[in-house]
Amino acid sequence: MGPMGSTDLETAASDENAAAVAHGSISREDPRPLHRQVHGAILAAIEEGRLPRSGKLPSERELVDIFGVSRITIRHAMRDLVQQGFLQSQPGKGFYVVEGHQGFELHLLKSFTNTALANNRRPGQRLLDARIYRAPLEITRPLFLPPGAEVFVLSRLRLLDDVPVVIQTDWLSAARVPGLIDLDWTSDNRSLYAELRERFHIRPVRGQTTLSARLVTEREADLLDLVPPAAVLTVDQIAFDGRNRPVNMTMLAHHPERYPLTLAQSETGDIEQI
Amino acid sequence: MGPMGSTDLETAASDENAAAVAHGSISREDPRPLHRQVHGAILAAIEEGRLPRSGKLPSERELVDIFGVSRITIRHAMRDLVQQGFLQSQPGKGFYVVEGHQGFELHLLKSFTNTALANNRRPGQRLLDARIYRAPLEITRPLFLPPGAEVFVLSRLRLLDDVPVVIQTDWLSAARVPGLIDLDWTSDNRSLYAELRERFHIRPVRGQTTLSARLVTEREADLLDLVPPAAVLTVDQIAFDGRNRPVNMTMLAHHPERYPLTLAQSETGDIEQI
DNA sequence: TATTACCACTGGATATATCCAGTCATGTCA
DNA sequence: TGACATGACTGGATATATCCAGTGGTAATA
Repeated sequence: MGPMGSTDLETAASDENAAAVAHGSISREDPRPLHRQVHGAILAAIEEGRLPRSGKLPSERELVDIFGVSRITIRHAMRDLVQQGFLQSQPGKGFYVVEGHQGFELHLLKSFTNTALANNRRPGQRLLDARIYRAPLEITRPLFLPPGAEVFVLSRLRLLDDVPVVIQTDWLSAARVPGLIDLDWTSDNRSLYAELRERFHIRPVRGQTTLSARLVTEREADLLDLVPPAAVLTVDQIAFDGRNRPVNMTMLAHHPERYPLTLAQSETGDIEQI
Repeated sequence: MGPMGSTDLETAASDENAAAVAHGSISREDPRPLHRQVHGAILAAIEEGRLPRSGKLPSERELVDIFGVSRITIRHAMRDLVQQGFLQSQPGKGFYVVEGHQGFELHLLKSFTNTALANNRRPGQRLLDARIYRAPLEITRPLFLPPGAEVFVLSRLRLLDDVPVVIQTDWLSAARVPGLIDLDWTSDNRSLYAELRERFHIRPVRGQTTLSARLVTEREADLLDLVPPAAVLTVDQIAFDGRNRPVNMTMLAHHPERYPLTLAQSETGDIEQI
């Protein structure tokens, strides 16, 4: 309906956006929480371009009618979308689609494979190393493993549309993931996180990440088409499962131009004095 | 009181934690939202060590009694704390304090000054450049300014406990922040964001950030005590205010060892198929 | 003694209900 | 004509209420 003073044009646009959002509606049979379904529906509308750039979303109360859920559920979904940088809220006015939300999101805790597909890019990989060995303290300690414990190391060159973009090395407790080393890691769509989930029911839910930079090694430069001296963006992460046990340690070396990281931020109310 | 089977010891510990959290309670007179006050109270208890490492928090329903607010308000605060990496939730069990939540958080949208103080470090700065000039397109376009618009550029070497850690360069529309150039930017605790807020009532609420790496220039190497060839972590950000107008563009060059970025992550439910 | 059934408790999800402070078009009044 | 009051609408905050699926201790049972 829009505010009392709406012109016909504005009302029409509003209805159009409402239809765009409602597109793939939600279902009570779907095991996912309602707020996730709403989140997905709105995100799909944005990413498939059904909502115009800088478009205004239907109001929360309209969305309640469109989706047939309570306002709390709508707000939960909207809060996530704002937090992820897809939407922006303007109190008293409405929610607006944020433009220029592009680039490679920090894909930690998500698999490279997933992130690539979400960006409509074709993920690929080349196996560099896959073996089990007795790891040094720098590796075993962060994983809460006893000194000398056997560790499965998996090193891969990651490609996007056949272009090398990042070198990824993972360490996992060998005892916890038996048989993982026997898989065909040369396969283009073999995802470590998918295997962990499906074979071992291990799901990382939390991560501690450190971002920095360093010079490339000669081997890395060769793999990433860089000419030394050159810099790489490094991302080191330890992931934990729901029971707070370390799952894996990941070290990434990013090609600075081909695979920078982008990040959307929105304040949570923390910006205080001083 | 804790679960029916609690031992005396556990009950005592639980009561202790409850007392620790309740410490600086909340007030209806405080203009801040209740969930922010709860958030702050729990965060203070964690950071001041009143909650033991890996300590278990009182349950949501206990916190309802402790703070005298509804469960929704408690959950709102808890969700933020989980999202920020301070807490971890274990359904069926409770909330636990996350260990090893340290390092320099991504301080985008927050001032360097703030972040430093929050880490109990002494922030400092050395003015490198402060002038108004007609900026090239690479600067004016992201700020939605017409070509040839006058831009205020502020370049500073940032110090932590007198050690140079990052070079920060900011660009702002000169017309929007008249007089900003006349301030004494050599002062150690002069904060750009504080001045924006207090003098012009401008508050960035959203940011689009790109992280990458590159080689240091000679001048930067000199300022950061690096020896070329060396790499720096770069952080480029455009900040927007509540009305979606660009506020400033910031470019940071981080010393890779002295000022890496750390980031806590927790899944929001996005980790899906494939 | 080992196993199992029970049950209190936990976080998670959701509905319904107010109240508030902004925003903005409209229409009235000086 | 221009300033102003009105009122519909917005997101934000909060309270109270259920229901659910895990978790883990206790007590009954084999």
